[in-house]
Amino acid sequence: MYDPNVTTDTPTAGSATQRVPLSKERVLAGAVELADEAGIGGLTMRKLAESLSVEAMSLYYHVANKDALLDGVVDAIVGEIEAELGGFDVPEDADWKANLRTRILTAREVMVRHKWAPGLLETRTVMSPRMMRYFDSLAGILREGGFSYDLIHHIMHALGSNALGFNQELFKPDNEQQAEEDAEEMFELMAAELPYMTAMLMEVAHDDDDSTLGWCDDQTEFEFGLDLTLDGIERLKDTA
Amino acid sequence: MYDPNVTTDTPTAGSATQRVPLSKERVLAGAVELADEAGIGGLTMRKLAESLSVEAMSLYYHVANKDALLDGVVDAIVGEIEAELGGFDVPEDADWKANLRTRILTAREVMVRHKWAPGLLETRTVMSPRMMRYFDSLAGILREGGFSYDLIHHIMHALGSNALGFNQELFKPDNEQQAEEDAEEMFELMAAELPYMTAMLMEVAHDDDDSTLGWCDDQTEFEFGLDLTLDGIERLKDTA
DNA sequence: ACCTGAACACCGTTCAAGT
DNA sequence: ACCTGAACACCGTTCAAGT
Repeated sequence: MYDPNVTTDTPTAGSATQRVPLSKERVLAGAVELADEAGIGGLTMRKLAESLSVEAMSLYYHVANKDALLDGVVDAIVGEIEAELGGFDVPEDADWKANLRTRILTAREVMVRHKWAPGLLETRTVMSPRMMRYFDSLAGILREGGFSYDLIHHIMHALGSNALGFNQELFKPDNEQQAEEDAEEMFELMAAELPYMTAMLMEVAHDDDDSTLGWCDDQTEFEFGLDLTLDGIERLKDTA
Repeated sequence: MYDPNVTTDTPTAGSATQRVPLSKERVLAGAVELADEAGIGGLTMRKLAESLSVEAMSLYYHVANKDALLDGVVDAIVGEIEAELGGFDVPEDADWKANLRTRILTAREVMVRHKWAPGLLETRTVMSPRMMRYFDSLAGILREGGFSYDLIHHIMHALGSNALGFNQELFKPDNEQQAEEDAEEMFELMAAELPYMTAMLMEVAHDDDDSTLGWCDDQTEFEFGLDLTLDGIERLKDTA
């Protein structure tokens, strides 16, 4: 197993293993990696320390506390978006709709890579400078597209989490197994209590072979909602 | 202090205090009350037990574990929405837009009463029967309004958390004090790094006396976004 | 049927101490 | 400058036991 604390390329001395000192960057990168593997619930100070081959308390030299760690993790995620976009510069052309759309779908790619990220983002209360720059670039795209700042302000609120490439998928089981069971429970209740949902399920689910679930393609649904909002925004502009 | 475990109205016997036994309902009601007072982070099994004048382990007789408790709390919240609406029956008239709007704004009233509820809802992965009936009623309103089930399905996804009366207010500090400090930090970065946000702030915030914050009226912004979506839905129908 | 006490494994974090 | 060890307060939860 690769241990990042041990450098094998000690140039002169014999076999003396040498420590690569921790850094805030290495701590945050380790936290992202651990969350990818173990979920956000598996990201604890103690386990993170272990994954970095260090004692738990060493982390506190690089990070004030767990809250600061999580803020840093969010910032790292935004950093991935920035890298993917090649920076947050506002494009020259005035096609705000296409620019906004690709920017948001790029953010979504990062969210899909780190499925725990949306849930974490929702818990944060402060915005990092890098995240501010991301939102500034969204505002810039709209501004260069000819919107008033008053409208831009409302639009940013209306976009909500869509701005970062996810929407509130209420009650999405991460466990396919359990989802199946829940669906069967649901069917029992259905006929009498849930007439509309039953009818909807029967009509919509037919062309998907793997049973009742998997009938919602996340990406398709996200883009549907996003385009609905973008079209609404376009209309707003025409009106105003 | 009022202790719900002690009945003062013992009809016959002298002063023998008598226990009102716990019940799932009392546990859930206590949990909602505790969350209202102490936030969702303050809702622990041990503190909940204490607030009910009972030992922590007693709760496990009425509730399988904390996860089940939280599911029950969510169900109780949906119960408040149902009570507020006088049931989930789908209205007779076909004004889907007005019906959907008032239904969602009613749900929002409950969310505003329990500010921790949106955050909790986001963490749940299973839907209670009562919540299914809520969503069934939304589907019903749209169906009676003449939408195809295929469209209804997409619309429900697009509504996302709006369906329950909240949207993903990213990075909303609950602490006004800290918010003020953050805003000042932001200002320092602004001029150079955040040109569009700076401009937006200067233009939009002028008519609000209490400085830079408080310039976002949650209710107004929510209704703006909701109406944007509802208008988009209306257009979808006309097109299809 | 309903509640309790002691105990376990696991958290985040402080503080004084090591190199 | 960077890391550690022991200790504290707080979790959720099990299990056997009480009434």
